[in-house]
Amino acid sequence: MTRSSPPRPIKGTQSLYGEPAERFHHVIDCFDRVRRLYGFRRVEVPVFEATGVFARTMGETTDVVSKEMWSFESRSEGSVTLRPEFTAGIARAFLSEGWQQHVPMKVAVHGPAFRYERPQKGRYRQFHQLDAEVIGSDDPLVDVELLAFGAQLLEELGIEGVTLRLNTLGDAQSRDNWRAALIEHFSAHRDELSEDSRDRLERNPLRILDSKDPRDRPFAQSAPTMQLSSEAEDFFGQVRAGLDAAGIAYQLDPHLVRGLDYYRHTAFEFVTDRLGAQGTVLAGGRYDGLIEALGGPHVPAVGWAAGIERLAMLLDRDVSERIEAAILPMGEEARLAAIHAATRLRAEGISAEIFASGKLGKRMSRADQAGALAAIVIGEEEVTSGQYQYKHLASGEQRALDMEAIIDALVDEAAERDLSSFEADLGDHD
RNA sequence: GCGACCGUAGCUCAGCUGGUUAGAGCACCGGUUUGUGGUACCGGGGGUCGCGGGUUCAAGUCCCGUCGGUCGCCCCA
Repeated sequence: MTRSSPPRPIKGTQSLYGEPAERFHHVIDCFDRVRRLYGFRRVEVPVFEATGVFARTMGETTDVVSKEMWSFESRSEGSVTLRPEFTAGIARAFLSEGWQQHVPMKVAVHGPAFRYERPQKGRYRQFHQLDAEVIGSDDPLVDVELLAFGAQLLEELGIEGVTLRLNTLGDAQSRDNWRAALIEHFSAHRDELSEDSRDRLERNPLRILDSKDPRDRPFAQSAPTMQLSSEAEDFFGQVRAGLDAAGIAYQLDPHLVRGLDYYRHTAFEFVTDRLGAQGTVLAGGRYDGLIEALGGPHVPAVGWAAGIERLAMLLDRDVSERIEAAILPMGEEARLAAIHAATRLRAEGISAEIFASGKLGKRMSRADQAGALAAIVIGEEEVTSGQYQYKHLASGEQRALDMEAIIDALVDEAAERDLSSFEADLGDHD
């Protein structure tokens, strides 16, 4: 029989173990903690939807629909698409599940999302997002709260060197006028633009503003700026005043744009220079026109999303998990005593792992690698006496103690270690 | 979809202008120390040099193809 070659992972997917997996979940844990501070409720939506849910919200940008979505034919449902983001699915649920009754609705989710594109740094085909949305409010205070949520998340993760870029896209009227003015401006210099930008002039003229091509820069610099209506001006003013009141620093960036028509007012991105070409770490904005684009009523909304992998890459703090107690049973007699001891420790909230095989020295070093505070050695003598060898690994000190004393010692040790790592975290925030 | 670079041990990589038994560090296992870790010393297992073809007396090294990876462009909802 010929041996078949082992299966390969699908391009752009990843499997994590150990420290990388712990960083990944640290991001999620932190998100979930901060979410509660802001009163965002949990929500769950399907991993896939009818293709139309995503295609309709994409408007005319056919490149994305044809090239970037991960779609396939279902036996009974026609074309379905793995979610490329959360917003469209949440909006669909808002309409089909009767969630209008909960307005204004503050929700948060996290989970996998899929885009069929070429993987590169911080960009995968299956990736994972944190997502926060507020549906059904046109109050600029909500924009401020949402931004504050994002800012505090990054702060608590201890990610440094991130700046918030902020812009307004105005209301529908000022946006349309601006778009027309930009087309006029760039058309006048059509032949001097890069090939890509000539193409963008047809499909997505706003994108020329943040073109990387040096040939486009002079024209981007001299492009007309948006003339805001007084209402739009007022809205943006309230967002900025709110950010100041919340103590959140930002940089105005008039070139920060969104191609799709349903975006209004606030647009923002938290960016870092530490991730190469994929520097956006958390981004969002107000999408007052999206629910209408899905065939619903006019419902204003604002939200953001952040890539978990990117955030995990930026963590410089050590977040590896450490066990508290390592139990080392020597010989047949001790195995049941070890199970009993582990049960008691865990019932007290102390993490415990049994290392039952190998030489004692080997087990000691495994206990050490697992980050154990103490090793508990149980052999024949210990089983009969009920006095176990309790070895504090950092100091090397060893004593014979009964289970009660061991529990007391470990509770104290664990509390002390938790406190010192908490203080280390605080230190990172300076 | 386009471009550049890279594929050698489980991991990170060295291997100069082709030359005979393909190396190092880390990890793993064993010993110095039959029930005591982090350090040190000694030893050990492990490699179709991604795959296929070509050039050559000789290919890990050069050429072509192919598969895979990385980074960038496009796109970024």
